[in-house]
Amino acid sequence: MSKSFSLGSVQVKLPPVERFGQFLQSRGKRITRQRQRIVETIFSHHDHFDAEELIEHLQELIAQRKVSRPTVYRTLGELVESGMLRKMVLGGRSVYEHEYGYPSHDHLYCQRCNKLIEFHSAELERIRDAVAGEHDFQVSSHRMFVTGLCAQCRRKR
Amino acid sequence: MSKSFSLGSVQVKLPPVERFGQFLQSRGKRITRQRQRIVETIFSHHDHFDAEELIEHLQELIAQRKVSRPTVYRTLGELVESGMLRKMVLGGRSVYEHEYGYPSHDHLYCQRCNKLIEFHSAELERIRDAVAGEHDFQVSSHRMFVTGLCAQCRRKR
DNA sequence: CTACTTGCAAATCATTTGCAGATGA
DNA sequence: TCATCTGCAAATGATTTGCAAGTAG
Repeated sequence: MSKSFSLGSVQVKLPPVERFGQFLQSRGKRITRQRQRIVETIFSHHDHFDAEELIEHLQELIAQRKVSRPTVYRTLGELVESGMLRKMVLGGRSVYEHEYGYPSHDHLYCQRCNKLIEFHSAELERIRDAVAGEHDFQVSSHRMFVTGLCAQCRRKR
Repeated sequence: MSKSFSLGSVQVKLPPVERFGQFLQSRGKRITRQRQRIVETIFSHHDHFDAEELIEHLQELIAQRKVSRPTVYRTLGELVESGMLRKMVLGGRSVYEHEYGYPSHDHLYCQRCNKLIEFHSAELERIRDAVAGEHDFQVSSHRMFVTGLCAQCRRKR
């Protein structure tokens, strides 16, 4: 029996915890309460976050020893491996964002207020593929990061 | 007397050490032998490098205590501030490349052999500006990073 | 002069690891 | 059962910092 399911002709995506479970099984890893709790917390709201912020959200569970700091780091790594989370480095710390269940996008980064604005451009991908083609390069993914000033910060100064 | 000079109508760029000297002066910082030696070493050949590799190149000077590890790090930071060096994070370590005296470009990164292939695309910048415009965002710079397999690695497997 | 710099040794600090006990399949 | 996990405490390792001595302007 397949783990994916559908309603009529509408493909329904698996909930993150399920999807991660598949990944774990495919690697001979185990589905543990800790990993489930961490994944649930991460995908309970769409946001960019770093390990420290995630750990804050898990405060209570950590206090009750239901989850520990090393396990959070270990699971973050597995989520990136699974392709469900995307990792980037901003000002020395690792920042994560949902890759699973969220459309691919790039960022405008305001260097004054540190805001991240998401955008998507099919044209950008077209050019990416054209350039890659010229180099006989096989694209797996890309990252476009534009630094500057957001609308608000431009006005303020 | 200006620090820039020209031959006929041809604008000649300042050598890196000079350019960095200007930057230092504009900040009330001092032009020291250490900073000069580090800048000379960095700009003596075009290449991507991390702090450790740079330190290897400075081996001799470090052994003679003409330059120290902390000063290398401090100077790298100043070079990035000055805009002469560009910093990126690759697999956990900071990698630097020349921004001064070298045309702007982006990268194709081979995830198998870790090769960095440079490319430039005016079209990419056009799209970048278009997207930024839609968000009333003022672009200061951008970084496009394409991950995948280079031509050689594609063939090998 | 004297404020900025440097080298040294020690400190940081996010992230990782060794291990013994716990647990999912 | 038993290989995989987890929490803990300790280790890492690249980068940073405090400080007394050195030096550019």
